[in-house]
Amino acid sequence: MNIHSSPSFRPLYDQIKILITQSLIAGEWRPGDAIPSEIDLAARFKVSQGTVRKAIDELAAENILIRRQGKGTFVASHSQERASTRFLRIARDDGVAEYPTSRLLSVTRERAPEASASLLDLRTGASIFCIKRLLSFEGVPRILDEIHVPAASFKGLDDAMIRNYPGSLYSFFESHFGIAMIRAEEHIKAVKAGPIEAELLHVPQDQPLLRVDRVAFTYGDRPVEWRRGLCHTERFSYVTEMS
Amino acid sequence: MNIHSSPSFRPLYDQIKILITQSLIAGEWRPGDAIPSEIDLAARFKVSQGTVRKAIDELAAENILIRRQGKGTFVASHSQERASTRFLRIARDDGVAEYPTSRLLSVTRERAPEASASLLDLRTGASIFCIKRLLSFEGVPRILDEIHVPAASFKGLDDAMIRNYPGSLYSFFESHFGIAMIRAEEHIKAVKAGPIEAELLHVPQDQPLLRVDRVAFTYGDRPVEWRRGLCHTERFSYVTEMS
DNA sequence: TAACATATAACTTATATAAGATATAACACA
DNA sequence: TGTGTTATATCTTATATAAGTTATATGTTA
Repeated sequence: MNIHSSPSFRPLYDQIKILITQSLIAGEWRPGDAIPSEIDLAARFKVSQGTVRKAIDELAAENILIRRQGKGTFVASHSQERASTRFLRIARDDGVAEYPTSRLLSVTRERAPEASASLLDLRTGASIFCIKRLLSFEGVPRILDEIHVPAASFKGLDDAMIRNYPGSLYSFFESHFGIAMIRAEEHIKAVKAGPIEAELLHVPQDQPLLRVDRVAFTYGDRPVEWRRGLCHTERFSYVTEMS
Repeated sequence: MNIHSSPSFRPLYDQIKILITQSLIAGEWRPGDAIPSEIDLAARFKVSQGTVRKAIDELAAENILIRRQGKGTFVASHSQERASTRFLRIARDDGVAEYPTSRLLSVTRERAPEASASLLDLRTGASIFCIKRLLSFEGVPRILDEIHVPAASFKGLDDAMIRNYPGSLYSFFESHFGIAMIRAEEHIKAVKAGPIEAELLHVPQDQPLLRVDRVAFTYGDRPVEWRRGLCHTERFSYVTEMS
């Protein structure tokens, strides 16, 4: 009988992964920061450089860290060029890259409905912020978003803060609330446009729309955002890959 | 100036990856087979075991190989339990796992239309097989598929062969034609059901449907299948994840 | 003896450490 | 401006141990 027989056995590199994740949760290193070098981390955790390397390899594969040869290893941030399209899967059919512009419709404080509350691990009725916005490509409205985040994690969020922020919403969440989105699950359906959506998206009622429901997670797989996007997919598609 | 400065420089493990892929293309190891052990491959390629290991690690991360501790490393196959849902992203909203049944509608030989030909690297008008089928969950039709594959790569394919085959279509392609699908790209839109789809899917005309266009690739990133699926997403969703 | 259980050996991948060479980037300094 | 230094990640090899799988040998028992 040795420690490896124990049911709670985890390889060293996995324990290092957890320790690094805990430092990310604690905010010791924030998005965009460089983390210590592999050798420094090895000394700190009392393991070999190779073991730290394997832990970082996996975190880099999950897009939580980013390695740059010669420079160091950095905490992934949504305030980076490459990140702009990381969670935006709607793209032009002709392949031309284009980033949408956002028109903020409303920011309200509400009681969480059952649907989003359960997915965010909140009690139904817990306080949330509800953000509504309209994304346009080439000035043409394409996506109507409704976004729910727990008020407790986003204290002080308001309309003006978002309106004045130049970058993406996730970049905003990072810089103002220290919450980095690292993973998301989406459920997609085809639905008919109702009267409100039809008007905002400039489409006839009953127009088929993509309904994209998302739950996004931060470090430690903690769900912190629910959103529903309604997308008019004329000349645009939701693009994904599998292997 | 050394070889590492050369523009064509590739790390050793990457070259090993290519060599392994070439053996897969050549059919030296077929889906389901065990490949030689890391030590044997290291001897064969005249590199260290660690380098072979890194190459296999990456191929395993791409779901091309599968490692099984104590047993060996195997070529991924669609004729495996775990593979059944690998390329099927439509799932019940309540999360209950369920595999659809298939009704084959037709298998015809046709001239490739421009759309699928260009995506499959064929001339427009090249000979293809066109497979139409209807997938049902709990006996309820949900997905209408139209599938194009190059006739040159699927010689002798016909109606009866598919009908008599017990497993999935990709499993069938593997066992009868030695073509393994390892990756796919999908473009998704919301569209209205036309008269034909409406009847087959038991929905009213103009019902919103998910239209999922796929190109699937085999070893060496060679495109070998185009398909269009029309999905009725009542109580079902297209599920995906991102990070 | 035949059937079954157990121990052992030989194989596999998985984990961990160490060491040296190379590529890339930033910076100091001539 | 350019050149060398330094610090970083990257690549490659080597070695050792751990752990999972399978076949075979060796018992033990009916």
